[in-house]
Amino acid sequence: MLQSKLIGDTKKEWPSEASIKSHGLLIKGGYIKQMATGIYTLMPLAKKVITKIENIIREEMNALGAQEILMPLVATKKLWDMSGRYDTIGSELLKFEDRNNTKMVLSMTHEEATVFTAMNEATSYQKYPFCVYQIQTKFRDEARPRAGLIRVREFTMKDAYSFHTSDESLNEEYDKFYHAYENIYLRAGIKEVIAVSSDTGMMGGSGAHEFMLLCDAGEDKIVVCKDCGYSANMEVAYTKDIAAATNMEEKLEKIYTPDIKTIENLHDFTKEAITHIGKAVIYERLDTNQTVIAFVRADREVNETKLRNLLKIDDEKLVPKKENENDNISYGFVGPKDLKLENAIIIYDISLKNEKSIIFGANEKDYHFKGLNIKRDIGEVEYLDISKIIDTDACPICSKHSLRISNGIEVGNIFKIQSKYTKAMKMTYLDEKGKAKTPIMGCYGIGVGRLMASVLEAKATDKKVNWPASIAPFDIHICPVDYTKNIEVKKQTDMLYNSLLKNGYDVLLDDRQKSPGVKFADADLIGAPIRIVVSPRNLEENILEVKILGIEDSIKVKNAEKNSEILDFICNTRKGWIF
RNA sequence: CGGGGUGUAGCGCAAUUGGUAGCGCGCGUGGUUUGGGACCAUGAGGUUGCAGGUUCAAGUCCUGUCACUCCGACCA
Repeated sequence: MLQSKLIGDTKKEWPSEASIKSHGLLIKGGYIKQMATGIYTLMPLAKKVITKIENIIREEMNALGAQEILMPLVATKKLWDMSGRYDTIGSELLKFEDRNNTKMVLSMTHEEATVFTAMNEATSYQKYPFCVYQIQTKFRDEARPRAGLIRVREFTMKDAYSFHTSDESLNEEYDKFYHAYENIYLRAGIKEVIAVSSDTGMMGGSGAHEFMLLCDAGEDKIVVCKDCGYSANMEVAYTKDIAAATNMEEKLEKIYTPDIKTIENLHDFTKEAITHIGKAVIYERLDTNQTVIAFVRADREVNETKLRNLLKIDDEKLVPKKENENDNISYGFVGPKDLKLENAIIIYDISLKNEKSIIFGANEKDYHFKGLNIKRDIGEVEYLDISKIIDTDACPICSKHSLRISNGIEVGNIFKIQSKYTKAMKMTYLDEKGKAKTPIMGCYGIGVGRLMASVLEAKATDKKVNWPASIAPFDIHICPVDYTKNIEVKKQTDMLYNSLLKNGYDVLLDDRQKSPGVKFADADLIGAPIRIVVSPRNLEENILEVKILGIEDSIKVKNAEKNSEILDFICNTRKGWIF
């Protein structure tokens, strides 16, 4: 197409609100335009990239036998009541009413809709296993959208749902998806994406992986073992055993610590290492109104996801406890010994398991215990894994101290959700013996816009998008110098443009009356993998100058009769590329 | 939900003690240029987020409201 007609102007300045590469480049390059918080229009360039990504996903889904469907964005309260999620999900689920005052929602995911869809279409075991998917809009009323397309409220997602009559069948499908996802990331140009074990969260189920692109802009924390390859989301990462900081037993002693409430102050006051101090992190369960006290060694932090999973409660039901005069809690001086609290849940983290002597609050204002030995002074307690892993911990698989913690962007996930929704919605099929059974499910998601942004995080620089050829908005970008005035340049350019189009390439011709600098800078933001420069200088030598993605120097190709040489050159160049 | 910040031309920003809105980029026109964001001339573009209030006079002061943004919480 002609660049003079392209809607979505490039900006000369870096957008002030953008702190990460993908966000800045997408705005600077005229790819996206914001309409409201977390809601964006995809301009032509972005739409082209997105379409290519969608087609890669579509091909991979079709290849594993999934059937494409399209479910509506709007659903009724009634549907979401069938799973109980209308009430259990917080304000991320956007609720509204239609003209008849019927309660409606904008779907944030489609488990309910899919089960509803499949319910009476698969009443015989002979239909199973089967899998449906869609590439469709989701709306999640995120508390805080950020980072351009990385976290938005309205977005396109590929969501697939498989139905099975046995665990073996589900596991088989799960593996197929695992490999299909690897293919998708490879073809989209970010083969460095890794799969990590993850929390199943509110989706429920028995197993889950997230596909993560490790990069600084990511919102998730990923633990990877450099030796054995163990990898997990920080939320579920664990270690087998935490070595004791001290093995020396000491006698229990109550010490006066006036107004010393924080770990830092206690460390300064006692001159004891942080690892010799224990802390109490206090939460409140909103569902039972119980106080939850987590004891953990002071050098470690509570992993709230692990804690929630342990207590089997929803995210919003566990909150940090606010200090309250009537609590009978000596805030700042809480410890396991002499703790007088009724109806509280007390949890000891494994980081305390091997400690022989540790400082803890004495549950009395201005006093701590020194030399506390939990086994001796409290008795036998159960130690549970509720703390965040740290990079000096031993790998739970190979036991080596080779863990590394990185940021990652979640570019896909796969879950075994088992029968959570089929059961709740009473979906059944008849088995060989005519007996009614509940099918089990897997579900598999990829955020398309986030994937596009992630590719930029992985490949782009602050000035160049460097799209992989498979998803670049154009195959070829022709940048003529002095196109509007130099008759010979225009003639040769038009001839080239037409013959490339005739050969099926998606070509962008920069026909604007702009200086070469502007054209090249814009070309870097558009990122076609092949750029051809036509200029008076080159025509004098009877050549065309070709710049190939990833190759520093440009290549000179003879400007031959009917563009035969350049067509061959392009065809050969593209032969080794992944699409 | 907690804490900060900002709303003035398409974008980035300025406007002194309250005195009737300007600069750069971009855009239109004419011309000179043409290998990494050229130059000259000329022009268009605004209900200063919105609604009240104070004042002879409000972008500026007051009240309310809406939106956007950053940090944190949350994130199936």
